[in-house]
Amino acid sequence: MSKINHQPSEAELEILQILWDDQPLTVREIHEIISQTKNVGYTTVLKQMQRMEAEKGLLIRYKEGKVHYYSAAIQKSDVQTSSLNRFVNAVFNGSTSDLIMHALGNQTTSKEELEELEKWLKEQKGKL
Amino acid sequence: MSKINHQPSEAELEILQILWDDQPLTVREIHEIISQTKNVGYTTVLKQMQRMEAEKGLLIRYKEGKVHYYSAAIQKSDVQTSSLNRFVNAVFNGSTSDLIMHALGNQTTSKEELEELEKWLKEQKGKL
DNA sequence: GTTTTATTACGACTTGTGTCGTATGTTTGT
DNA sequence: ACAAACATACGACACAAGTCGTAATAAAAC
Repeated sequence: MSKINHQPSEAELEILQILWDDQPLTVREIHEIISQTKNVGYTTVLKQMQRMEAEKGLLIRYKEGKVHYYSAAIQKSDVQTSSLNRFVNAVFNGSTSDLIMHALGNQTTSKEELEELEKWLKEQKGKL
Repeated sequence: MSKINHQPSEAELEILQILWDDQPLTVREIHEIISQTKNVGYTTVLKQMQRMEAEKGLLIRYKEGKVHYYSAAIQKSDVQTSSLNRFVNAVFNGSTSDLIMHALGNQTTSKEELEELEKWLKEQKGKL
C-alpha cells in the first residue's frame, strides 16, 4: 500500500479511471473517451497528463514512434482508500457508519449493486 | 432537499462542521476551535467566513453589538448527500457498493456490523 | 474624551487547477 | 523530398482557495 501525496483532482481522477480500466493509452485515446461526455480540447487533456506525469507521479509513459503511451503509476485501490479516508473525515466527521448509512439511503443505489453487496457480505461472514 | 451549488472546500467544510455542531458562533470562537488542530491566522478564518457568507450562500450572520454571529445556511445532510454523490462518481465510478466495501474493508468489521448492514440491505431492497 | 483593544473590512499574494493557442517536431503519403 | 497530418512542448491566462497584512471602525478602559 503506497502513499498518495495529494488527492488527485476530479479531472485527474477521470483520467486515472479511464487508465485503470484499460492501460496503456495515448492522449488521443483518452481525449476521445472524455470527449464523449465533456467538451474539452485535446491540448487540455495533454497538458493535464503531462503534469500528472512530470510534476506529480501519477502517470508513467513510454514512447513508441511518435506517440506516448501512458499508464497509471498508482493503484486504484490505494487512491480509493486514501480518498475515502479524507472524505469521511471532512464530510462525515470521521464516522464510517454514517457514511455507509447515507450511501445506502441514496436513491441512486441500484438493485444490482444491492445484490452485489449482499453477495460480498455473505463472503465476509464466511471469513469470520 | 435543497441544491448545493458547489462542493464546499475542505476548509469550508471544517467551518461548517463546527457550526453544525453548535450554532451560532463568532469568528473568534471558530478560530479558537480550529487553532487547536491547525496553525492558521484569525484573519484567514475571518476572510473565509466572509466569503462563505457574501459570495457563496454557505453561511448567514447577524450583528450583535460589535461582533457578528454566524450560522450554517445549508443542511448538513444535504451537503453530505451531494458530496457523497460527487465522490462516489469521481472515485468509485459511481458504484456505491464498491464504496461501501472499501469503507468496510478499511476497518475491522465485526459480525454485528455485517448483520446490521444486511438488515439495512433487506430494507432497501424492499423499497425498490 | 482620549487611548487601548478587539473586530471587521479590504486588498494583495501564492499556489493549484483547468483551459487553450501557438510553436515545434515527427511520420507518412505522394 | 515535400507537404499534409498528427503529436508533443511550451507558455499563458482565468479562476478559486488559502493565506495574511494593514486599515478602519467600534467598544471598553482609563
